[in-house]
Amino acid sequence: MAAVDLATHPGHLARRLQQAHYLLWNTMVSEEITSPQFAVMNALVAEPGLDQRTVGERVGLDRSTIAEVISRLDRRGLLHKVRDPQDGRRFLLRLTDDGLRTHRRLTVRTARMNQVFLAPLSAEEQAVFFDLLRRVADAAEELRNPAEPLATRS
Amino acid sequence: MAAVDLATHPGHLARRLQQAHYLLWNTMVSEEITSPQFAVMNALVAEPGLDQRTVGERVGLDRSTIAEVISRLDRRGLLHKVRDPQDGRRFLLRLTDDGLRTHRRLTVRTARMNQVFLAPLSAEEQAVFFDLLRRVADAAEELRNPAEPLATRS
DNA sequence: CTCAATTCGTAGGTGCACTGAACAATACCC
DNA sequence: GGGTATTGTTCAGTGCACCTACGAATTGAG
Repeated sequence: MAAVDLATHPGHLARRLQQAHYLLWNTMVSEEITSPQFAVMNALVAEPGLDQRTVGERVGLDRSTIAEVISRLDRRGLLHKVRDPQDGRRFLLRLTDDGLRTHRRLTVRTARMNQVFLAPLSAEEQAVFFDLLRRVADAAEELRNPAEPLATRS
Repeated sequence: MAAVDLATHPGHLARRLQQAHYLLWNTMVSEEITSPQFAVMNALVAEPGLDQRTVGERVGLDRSTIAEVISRLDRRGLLHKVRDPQDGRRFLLRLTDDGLRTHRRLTVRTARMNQVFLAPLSAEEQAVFFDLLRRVADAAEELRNPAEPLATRS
């Protein structure tokens, strides 16, 4: 009997958390637009004209995944890609009017959803929750992308 | 300019957390066996002879997903499924010797990985982290499965 | 200015995760 | 005992997420 208690495994809890969020999103925000799609649209609201790779960097998705997400948004007419005349390798991305409207509509709903999602925690606990979540995620990301230490003036 | 700060969206953070975990798992635990696969094996160590649906319930996966995970474990000879002679609808699942060995080996590594994963937090913070994570996930799951109120002795 | 290295995007492959529909075996009601 | 409902598994479809490899464009070294 060497079984482990999964409730003490942060990875397992992270998966369950994301699942829970997925379901809530689906019922409270949108059945069409997914959370990663919203994240991409949001990045383009903040900085119109980004290229794919940079958008991926902003929202934390790799090149392959971001390509698929974008192609879906493109197919639905929420965004358009134009070849960069300055650099023929990349596409410049911009939301369409429809995309902007959709983003605005969903922004309201995500706020409501976040309230419900975090309802079991008090205000202080929510702040702590964000802090811990962010620190763990950032640290793990650091392990992946060694991120040049400030003094890399070798 | 109606862009939102994704760092205040728990769903986004949950996704990043899971991604970070995925990468760490891949480098520190196994490139063959994934975290959900380990969860299934762990459930079968704790309770040998479960059927698919129940395993899914234990680890938090739906019917379709659990079927795929199990078929992969089966294909690799880590587990075998036998039709239940008592109930021809279900399969009884049991780890093979190879499966048991693999589970034991990975258990050690996951413990090491969890330490690294949680290293940025102090011991008290880790406890709080687990508590908050679990409460949010449980509450959201509750919304989905209304869960009969205690007095269902109709 | 030319060739090699880098960078952006695409394509193919694996695996997780959900939905809805189909199918077979069992359980329940009359 | 026969018909209906429920339950366990599978199948088809969509979407996220990673990796490796490849082609096309750009940059940089000589």
